[in-house]
Amino acid sequence: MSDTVSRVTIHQVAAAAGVSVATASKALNERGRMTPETRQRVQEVARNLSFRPNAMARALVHQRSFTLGLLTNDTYGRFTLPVAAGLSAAMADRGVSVFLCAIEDDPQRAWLNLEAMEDKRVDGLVIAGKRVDRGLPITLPALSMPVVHVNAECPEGGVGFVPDDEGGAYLATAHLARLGCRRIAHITGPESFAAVHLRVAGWRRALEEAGLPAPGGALFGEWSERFGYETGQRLFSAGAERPDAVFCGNDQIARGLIDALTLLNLRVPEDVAVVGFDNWELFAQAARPPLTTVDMELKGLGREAGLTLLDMIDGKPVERGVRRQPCRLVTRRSCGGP
Amino acid sequence: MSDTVSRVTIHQVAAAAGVSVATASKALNERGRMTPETRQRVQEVARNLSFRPNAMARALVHQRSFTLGLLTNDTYGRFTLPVAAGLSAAMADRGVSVFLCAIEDDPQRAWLNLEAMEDKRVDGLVIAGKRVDRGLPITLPALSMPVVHVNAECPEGGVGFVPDDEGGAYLATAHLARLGCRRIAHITGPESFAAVHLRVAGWRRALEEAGLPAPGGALFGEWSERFGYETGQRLFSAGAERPDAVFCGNDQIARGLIDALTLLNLRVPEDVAVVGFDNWELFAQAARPPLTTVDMELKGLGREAGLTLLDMIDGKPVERGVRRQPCRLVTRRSCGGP
DNA sequence: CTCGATTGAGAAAAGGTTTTCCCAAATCTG
DNA sequence: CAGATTTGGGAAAACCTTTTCTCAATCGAG
Repeated sequence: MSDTVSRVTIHQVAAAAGVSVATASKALNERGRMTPETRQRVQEVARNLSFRPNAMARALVHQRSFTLGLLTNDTYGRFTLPVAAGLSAAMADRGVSVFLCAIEDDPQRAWLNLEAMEDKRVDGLVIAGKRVDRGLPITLPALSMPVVHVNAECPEGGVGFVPDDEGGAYLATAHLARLGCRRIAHITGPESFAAVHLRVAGWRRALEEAGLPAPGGALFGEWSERFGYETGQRLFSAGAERPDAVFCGNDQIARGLIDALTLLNLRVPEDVAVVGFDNWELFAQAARPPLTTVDMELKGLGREAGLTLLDMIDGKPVERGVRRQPCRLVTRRSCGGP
Repeated sequence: MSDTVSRVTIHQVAAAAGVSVATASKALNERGRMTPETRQRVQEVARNLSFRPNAMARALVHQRSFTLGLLTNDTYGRFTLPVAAGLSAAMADRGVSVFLCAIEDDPQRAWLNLEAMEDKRVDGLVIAGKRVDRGLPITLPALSMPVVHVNAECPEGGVGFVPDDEGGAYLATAHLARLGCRRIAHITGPESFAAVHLRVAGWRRALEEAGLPAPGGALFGEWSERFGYETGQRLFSAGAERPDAVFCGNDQIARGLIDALTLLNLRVPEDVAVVGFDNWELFAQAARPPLTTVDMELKGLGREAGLTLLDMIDGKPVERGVRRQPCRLVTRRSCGGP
C-alpha cells in the first residue's frame, strides 16, 4: 500500500463495484440516475481504493485544465511572493493550481515559459511585475487565453490590478493630520517611479483637505535607508521650521529617518511622528518604535486577480481597465495616537 | 488568427499534410521511418499552422506529466523565492513546469495542496522550508512520487538539499584570518537554530586552523539589526581586548553592528573588519561600507534539487541523505583586502 | 392485459497523442 | 525471375474520464 506506483483508475473502481465505468463516473460525480444503493456502493468502493480521478484525463474532456500560469520578473520577491501566495491560496480552494514561471527580465526565458504555458493548456495567465509603470519583457503574442496584470503595466484594453498608492498615501497623511500634526513632510523614492507621484498626490490631497501646507514639496531620492537617514539629518538639523511629522515613501526610508532622528535626540513620535509605506514586517517591526505604515494588501491583490481571471475563463463579462485595490493603514507606535 | 479559441490538433496537421496522424506524430517526433520529404512536409505544415502538441494528451500516454510541485511554508519569501526561481528556471529548460503551493503553516491547506498535486499527477515534489531543522506541517502520506526536501528537515531515508552553513562560516572566518585579523568575534542568532550551531562550528574550525582564540565564545541573540547594534555597542565600548573583526550570523546583524561601530568612531574595515551571512542584497549593498558576506547559493540549491528530482523520476539511482551545497564568499569592502 | 412512460444502467464516442503492430509495395539476392 | 528483405506509411489500441445515446426492464394507467 505504501509504494503504489501505478494509480487506481475508474475502471478498477467500476469492476470492484460491479458496474460499468459510465455508471461509476456518474456515481462519483453525483450525475445521472441510479439507485441510491448503487451510488453509495460505488462511492464506498472508490474511497476504499483511495481512487482519485486523473485531472489530465478530465481536463482533456472538459477542455479546461484548472490550471493557471504566473509569469513574474520579480526575483527579488518583495512584491511577487505575497501576490503569488494570495493567488495560490485562493485558487487552491477552487481546485485550480498555479504554475510559477520565473523569467528574469530575459525575453528568451519569457518566451520559453509562455510556450510551456500554452502547451500545458493553462486556462489563464497572471502577469506580475515589480512596478506598476513597467511591463514585462514580453510582447504578448495573440494568446489563446485570458490574461490579467498585477502590479505591472497593463496594456490598452487589458485587465489590471494595482495597489491604490494615492489612496494609501492619503490614508497615512490624513492619519497624521488627525493626530494633530501640522507640518507633514514627505520623503520618498525616485521621481522616475509612477508610484512616487501617486503617493505624492495622496499626500497633497490629505494636506489640502486638512488645510495644511506642503512644506517645501516632496523630497525625492532613493528607496534606501541611507536616503532616509541623510535626508532626516539635513531636514532636522536645520533649526527653524522643522516638520512635526514625516510620511515616508517606503519603510526603509522611514527606518533610516528614525535612526537620524534618534541621533539628533528627537523623540518618535513625541517630537516627530513617522509613517512608512509597504508594511514590510522586517523593517516595520524592527524599527524602534515599531513603524506605523501602509499595507498594500498584496495577498488580496493576488486573490482578486485570480478570482477575476476565473470569471474571465468562465466567460463572464469583466470590465476592462486597471483596478486600484485599497490599501490598509497599520498603526504601530511611530506616530502616537491610540 | 488572433482570437483563436480552439487549438489546432495533430489531426488537422495530418490532414493538411495528406498523411495519417500516426505518420504526422512520427514525423514531428523524429521517430519511425519515412522519406525525408514526407517528414519535412509534415513539419512545415505543422509550423505553418503553429501546431503545438497538447501536453496533457501527451502526459496521458507517457504516464508522465512533466510537472513538479513545490510546497513551501515560507510566505516571507527570503529563502523560497530564490530557490523557486532556480528550480523553475532549470526545469523550464527541460520542459518541466512547476506548480507553486503556498501552504501557510496550515496543515489543512497543506493537505489540500497535496491532494491537488496527486490529482494533477505531478512527477515529483519539492518540499521547501525556511529552516533546515524544521519540517513542514505535513506528515507526508505514502506518496506515489519521489520527493526532495530543500532547506527543511529531511526525514529518515529522504533526499535533502541544504546550504553548507559550516563551510560558509569557515569561508568567512578563514578569509578574515588570512587578512591578518587576530581576534575574530562571532555575533549570531538564537541558539535554537541548527544553522546557528553549524556556523559556530565553522567559525571555530577556521580559528583553530589559524591558531587563533575564540574570544568569549559566540554571542547568541536574535536575527535583527537591533541585536547587532546593541551587541556592537556592548562589545566595543568596553575598552581592553576588543575584537579586530566580527563574523556575523546574518546580514541584518552585520548591518546593525556597522551602525554601532560607526557611532563609536571605529572605522570599518580599518579598525574592525566585518563579514555577514546571507548576501541579502538589500542589506549587503546598502551597508556602508558594502558588506562582505556569505552567499548560500539558494538558486543553485533549487536547481540541484530539481535536477536530482528529475533523476529520481527517471528511475536513476540517487543516493539518500542530505547534501550540503557549498556557499560562496562575496567580497565587498567591509573587510578590506583586495 | 396492453400500451406508453419511467427507470437504471451500459456501450460507445470524444478529447489529443503516441506507439505497436501490420501490410503492401519496392528493392535486393541468387 | 522467384523469393526474401527492406521500406514507407497506416489502422488501431492505449492513456483515463465524461457524456450522450440507447436499451431492456419495470411501472402505472386505462
